[in-house]
Amino acid sequence: MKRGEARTDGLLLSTADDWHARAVEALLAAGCRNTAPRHAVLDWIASRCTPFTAEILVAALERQQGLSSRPTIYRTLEWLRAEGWIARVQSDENAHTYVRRLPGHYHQVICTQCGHTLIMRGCTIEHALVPALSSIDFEVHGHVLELYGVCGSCRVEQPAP
Amino acid sequence: MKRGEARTDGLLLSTADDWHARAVEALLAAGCRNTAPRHAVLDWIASRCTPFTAEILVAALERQQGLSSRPTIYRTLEWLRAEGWIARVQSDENAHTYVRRLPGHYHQVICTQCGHTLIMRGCTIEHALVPALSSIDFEVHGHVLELYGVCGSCRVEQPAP
DNA sequence: ATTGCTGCAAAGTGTTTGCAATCTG
DNA sequence: CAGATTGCAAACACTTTGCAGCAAT
Repeated sequence: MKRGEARTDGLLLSTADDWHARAVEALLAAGCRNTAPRHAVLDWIASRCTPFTAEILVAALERQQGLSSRPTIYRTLEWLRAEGWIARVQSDENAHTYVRRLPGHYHQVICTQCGHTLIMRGCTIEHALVPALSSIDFEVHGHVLELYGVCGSCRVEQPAP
Repeated sequence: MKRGEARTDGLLLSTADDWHARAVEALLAAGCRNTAPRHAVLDWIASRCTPFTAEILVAALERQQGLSSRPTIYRTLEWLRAEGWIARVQSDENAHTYVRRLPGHYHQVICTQCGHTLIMRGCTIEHALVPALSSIDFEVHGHVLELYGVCGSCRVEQPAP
C-alpha cells in the first residue's frame, strides 16, 4: 500500500496530500512546467473533498485571489481529466461536475451530505453481472458506477441547519 | 410482463414502439397537449437507439425538417428527463448526452458499437456492495451504473468499414 | 373561448481559442 | 534563450427566456 492511503476492505481513501503529491509528480513526469497558476488549481482541488464545477474553481481562484485565470483553469482541468486525476460525475448541474480521483479503475462513493468522495477498489461488479449479460449475448467491456449515500461523520454529527 | 417487452433473466428491452406508446400515454396523463412538434421529438427518440445530444435532435428536426424548433426540443427533453423517460449518461461530449429509458430504477447496458441500449432490471449491486461499505460506516442510498460492451449483433455482423 | 404551446429573437452561461507578453528550465 | 504557459479579449457553443401569435381541447 502506498503512502497516504487508508485501506479498509477494498476501499481506498486518497488523502489531500497524497493526491496532490502524485498529481504534481505526474505533471512533471509529463514534461509540464511547474507554474504557480497550475499549482493553485492543484492545491485547490487537493483540499476539496466535494464535487465541483469549473466555475466554482474560477470563482475561488480568479476572482477572489487572482491566482489563476479562467483559461488556465479550464486547460488544467482538461489535462487532469485526460490523465484520470479528476472525473466527471453525474449531476443535475448544467455544467460539468468533477471530483478528484486517482488514475485507473475505481468507483466513486460520494456522500450526498458532505460530498466526501471515497475511492472504491477491488470491483466485483462485472463478475456479478457478466453471467446474466452473456446469457443474452452481451460482452461487457467496461462500466461506470457511482454510489451515493451518507458517510459515518454525517450521520453522527448534527447537520448544520 | 407488459407489451413490447422482451425479458431474459432480469434484463428488459424496451422496443421503440413500446417506449413511444408509454411516453405518449404519460404525456397525456400529465395533462400535456398532443402537439405535432412534441410528437416529432418523441418519434425521433423512440427510433433512436444510440445516445444523443440535444443538438443532434435540433439538427435532425429543426434544420432538416422544420418539425420542431430548438426551444420546443429543449423543453420536451427537460420534461422527459424530469419524468424519467430519458437519462443523462456519462460521455466525453461537451453537451449533455441522453438515452431513452423507462421511469424507475434501471441500469443502462450500452453497446459501444451500435449504441443499442438495454435496460437492466433486478439490480443486485447494492446487495453486493453494502456489506463492504457499511464496514466503513457508509450508508448507501442510491447509485448510478452504466455498462458498456458489445452486443451479439455487433459481434456477429461485420461492422461497416 | 380558454389556456397551453410554439417559435422567433435575444439574452445567459459555460467553454474554447488567437495572440502578445511572460515565465520556466 | 527557446519554448511552454499565461491572461486578456473575443469568439464559440449550449441552453434558457420573454413574448406575440397559434392551436388543441
